[in-house]
Amino acid sequence: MEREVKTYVLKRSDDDAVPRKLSIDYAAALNSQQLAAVTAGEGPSLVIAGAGSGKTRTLVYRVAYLIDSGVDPSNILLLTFTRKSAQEMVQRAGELIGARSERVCGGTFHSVANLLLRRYGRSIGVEPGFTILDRGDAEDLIALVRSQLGLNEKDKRFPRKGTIMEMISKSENTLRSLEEIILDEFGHFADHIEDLSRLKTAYQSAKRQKQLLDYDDLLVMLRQLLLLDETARMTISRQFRYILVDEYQDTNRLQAEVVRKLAATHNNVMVVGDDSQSIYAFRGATFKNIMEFPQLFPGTQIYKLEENYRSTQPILNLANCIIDEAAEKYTKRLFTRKIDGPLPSLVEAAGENTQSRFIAQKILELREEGVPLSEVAVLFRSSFHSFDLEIELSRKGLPFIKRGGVKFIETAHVKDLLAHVRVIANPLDTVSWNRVLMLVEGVGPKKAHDLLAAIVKGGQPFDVLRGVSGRSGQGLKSLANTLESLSGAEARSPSEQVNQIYEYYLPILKEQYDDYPKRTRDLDHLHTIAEGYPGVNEFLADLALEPPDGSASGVDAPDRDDERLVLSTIHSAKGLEWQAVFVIWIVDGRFPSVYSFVADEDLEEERRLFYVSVTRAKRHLFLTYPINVYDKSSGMLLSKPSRFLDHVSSDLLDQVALVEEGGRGEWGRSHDPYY
DNA sequence: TTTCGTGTGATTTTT
DNA sequence: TCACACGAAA
Repeated sequence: MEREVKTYVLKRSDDDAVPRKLSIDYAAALNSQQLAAVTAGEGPSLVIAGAGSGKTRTLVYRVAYLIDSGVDPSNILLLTFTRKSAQEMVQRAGELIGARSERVCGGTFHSVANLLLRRYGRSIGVEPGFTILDRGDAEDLIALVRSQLGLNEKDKRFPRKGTIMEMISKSENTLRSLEEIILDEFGHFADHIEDLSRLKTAYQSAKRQKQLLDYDDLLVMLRQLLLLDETARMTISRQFRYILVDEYQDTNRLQAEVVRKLAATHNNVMVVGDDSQSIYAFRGATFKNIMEFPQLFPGTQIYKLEENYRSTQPILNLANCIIDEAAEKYTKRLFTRKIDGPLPSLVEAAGENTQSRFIAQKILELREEGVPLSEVAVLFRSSFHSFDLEIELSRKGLPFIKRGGVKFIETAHVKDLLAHVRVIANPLDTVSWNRVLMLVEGVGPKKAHDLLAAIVKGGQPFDVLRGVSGRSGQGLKSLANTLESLSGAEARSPSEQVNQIYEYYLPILKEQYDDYPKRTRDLDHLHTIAEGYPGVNEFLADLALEPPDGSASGVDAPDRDDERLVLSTIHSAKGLEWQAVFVIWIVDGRFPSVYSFVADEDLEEERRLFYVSVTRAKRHLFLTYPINVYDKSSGMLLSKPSRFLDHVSSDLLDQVALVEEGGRGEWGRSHDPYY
């Protein structure tokens, strides 16, 4: 009889100079294209990864491979589009390689910039306690500055705060001058170029003074830091010796610049992306980044991933056909080994509600066939496109969560409450001060402005507030007391702060909104979130950088999390996949939207967006379009399917017409507002 | 100076 | 339909 051989494990020593045996069989887990990318050597590399080609898998294995071959995890920087996807990748790498992976630094450009600036920003005048302005706050500050400059005379048509913000943001993100942007894209405001430049300068210096950074500043300042502070630059680039960038097609010039600076000393940078899925041009992103990467980093190795593991061949045929029409791209052709599957359906509905009813019914049917709700998604161009469907789904008792659209964090009452927290954290934050003061009965723009001036000058905010007599005196005293009880002792936890402010704020909330019960629930939710944070600064920064999605509506059934279908804008669906996908409102004028008809490049972007939506589906794909819908904004009667389907041959799609049971007509449903 | 009401005008996608 | 900006009354 053979004796059983016992094994004894020899531990690895860390200073092992000889290349050690890798612990994972990479060749078995990956296809040859993926393997090549994963095991790429040092130096710049570009991975062109088609939809569903295992891009995430490749990145995860790349991280594991680097660690496996002796790289210290804390030397790896993983830049992704959302923080969630960074965490997911790190976690999956951990399953391969062990908990070591947790020391990988991962996150969005903005969140990494946030961390680095808080640590090293002092040298360029960024104090570690700075406050991050979200889009709304930034616009409020613009409005404030605008009125200070007296730029709101009524005779001239001056752009609104949102438009101004858009202009400035675009100029920052594309590294172009404001004048250029205005002449190029906002031609009708060309008369105001001088005023707008003044406004921009004033806005910038207001932020600087008050230690406020908007989203763009996070990147701008990081670039600044890398440019001006040699010591910080060396420290940072010594720390991040391997840089991985996901979704590179959606980076803008500014981000590309930051990557180049970060990698300047070692060139160990791998970017991954798909030019056909570039859908963030409105935010300054340009797929040219990915096209020009090899020029920016000479010696770039290019890898292409073309085998699709997600979808069936019929779905890919349609996808390929749509993107074939695109003007400019890296040529690649997706293929799959999943040959068989149902043809995608193109469904014509007599009106919006018919479309909704079709979807609800079909979802129930799919569930009968064994497709769980969690494997179903409904995608759309703009978030309001799902309103009618949401009602229909609730009526049928189908639970869903909605992604994209108005964020819970952006609702007025949540911003109100947070403004108080922020004032305590950064007493110079005049945007939040303004918000807080204006809530007090009897305080308007003038008094708020005066008080602010006194606070900035005089130092002791609470004394200033208590010194006021008259109509607003009582309210301001109460505000001062609340804030004072929370400041000073910095140990107050975020949840405690939220709690106290809630008590102070509740009467104001009731006064202001009739629907306050709904809103108090949001505030309860905020409190729950706050409980997860030990420190106020992390709490505030996280909230600004990675807002929890979904407003409180539609979150009615929190019990079985995986038993809900997803409603999502296409943008928010990036990188995700489902067994069954519905893309609704495939009507010319909605998708592509009328706004994109003017410029070719806008239309191209819509096409890529359509491509992204179609390639989310693993097996079942339904494209639906209502007809005879009157569009108020354009005055058009929408009745033709999207022009992106014009060149799709009819044998790639199942065309379906909906028939009412018993012959009841759609016109009978008079509650349909579009009808 | 604040607040409230009316009119206008524009209207996506998000860190 | 909604938000924003402006004008009039308290």
